[in-house]
Amino acid sequence: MPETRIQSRNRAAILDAGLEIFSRYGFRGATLDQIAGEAGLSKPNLLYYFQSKEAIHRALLLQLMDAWLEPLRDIDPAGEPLDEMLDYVRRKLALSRDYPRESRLFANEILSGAPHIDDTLASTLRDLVDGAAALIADWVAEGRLAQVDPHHTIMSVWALTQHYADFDVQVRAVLDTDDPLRGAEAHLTQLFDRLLRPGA
Amino acid sequence: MPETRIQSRNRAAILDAGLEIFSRYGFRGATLDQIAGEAGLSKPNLLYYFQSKEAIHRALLLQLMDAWLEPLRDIDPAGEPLDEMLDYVRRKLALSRDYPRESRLFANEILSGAPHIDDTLASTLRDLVDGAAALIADWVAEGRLAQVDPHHTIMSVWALTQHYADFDVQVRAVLDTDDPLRGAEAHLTQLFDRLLRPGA
DNA sequence: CGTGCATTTTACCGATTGGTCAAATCATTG
DNA sequence: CAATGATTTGACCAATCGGTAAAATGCACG
Repeated sequence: MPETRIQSRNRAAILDAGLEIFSRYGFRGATLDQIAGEAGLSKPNLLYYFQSKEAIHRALLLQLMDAWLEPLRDIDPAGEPLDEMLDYVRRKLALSRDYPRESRLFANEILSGAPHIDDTLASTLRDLVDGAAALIADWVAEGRLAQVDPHHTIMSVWALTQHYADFDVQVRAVLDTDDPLRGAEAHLTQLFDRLLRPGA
Repeated sequence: MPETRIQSRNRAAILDAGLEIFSRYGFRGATLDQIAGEAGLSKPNLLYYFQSKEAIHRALLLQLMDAWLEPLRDIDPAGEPLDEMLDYVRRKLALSRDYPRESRLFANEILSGAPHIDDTLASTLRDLVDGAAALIADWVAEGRLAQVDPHHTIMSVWALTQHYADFDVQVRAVLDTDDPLRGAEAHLTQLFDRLLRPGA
């Protein structure tokens, strides 16, 4: 039996509401009543579509991880190293701009010790990072990127791009601008260009 | 009436326990029972020393903000610009290394929209940042630092140093090392050196 | 129409939440 | 020692937590 219109609509509404609430208060801080209210449904109706609070959270985390790692997968080994890296930074920043709630959901999960991320997910993450790090190491060895630690470089991209989404409130308070992401792209491009551009 | 030995001991134990729990679960996710258990006191005994759950949280946030901004205050306008900036990065990273719970507490507060940080605190923060940014701008104008956006540069220091504390689990999973902070200092020094060192 | 299934609601459950209160205990000082 | 204030505890509260059961409703289709 395929999913009916009403099913997909409500499931989507619940996931969207869950994203809103979980990303703001974390798993433990979020309540089903809040999520139900945000979704415009009653609490028992929520639990008609998802077996438990954790099931909603798990579904969100799963669909997140895939999208989150996509920019890393899109680095082209055959491309021009510096361009590939700068494009990677821009793609990751775009993700932070377009999906700040997903970013905060992930941040909350990590902050609380990643209790809902199992070993499979963790090793997938590590394999992907190790692959990209190996690629960067090759580029460095060929002299097509400046000398850097590949793993720390990837971590830096994550730290900086994610910061603009996760610390939105802080960024706005300190920068006093309506669109902090605009200046961010120029700044981050400059930063990683100077870090990675091979010496003359 | 001065604070007795037993008072200061229990107050300290409560604040330490609160830091542990709040930093892991956020304000809403933390419970007084958890904090009481961690502090080795009964829940009513907690509330003998602090009026409410929020009072504990507020006390923690207050003592945190001061320590957190100290490295920024310690930048010496009379010093050598690049050295001052790199020292600032190292001081901030040391804070992340030595006080990861404070860092996570702050991150949790910002993630949930900073509901407990009032206007006074926010403007203090902004004034300090604006002051440091003005100093950096001067140094850039004098040609003693490379062309950068001062505000975004400060934000980058925060993002990178804080990341190593807040995302400890992720950092360890990806880097596979016991002491991720060791490599971090070398990497961040290199990164900010290349970003800020004035061109030849 | 009416039958059957999907959907929603009302009422409720035991456990836990932040917090209170008065009684009990402890420690200090005269 | 006695007394006095500081500290701690157990019992308890209303509200809220995640979740359940069953009845009520909506809806598609013969």
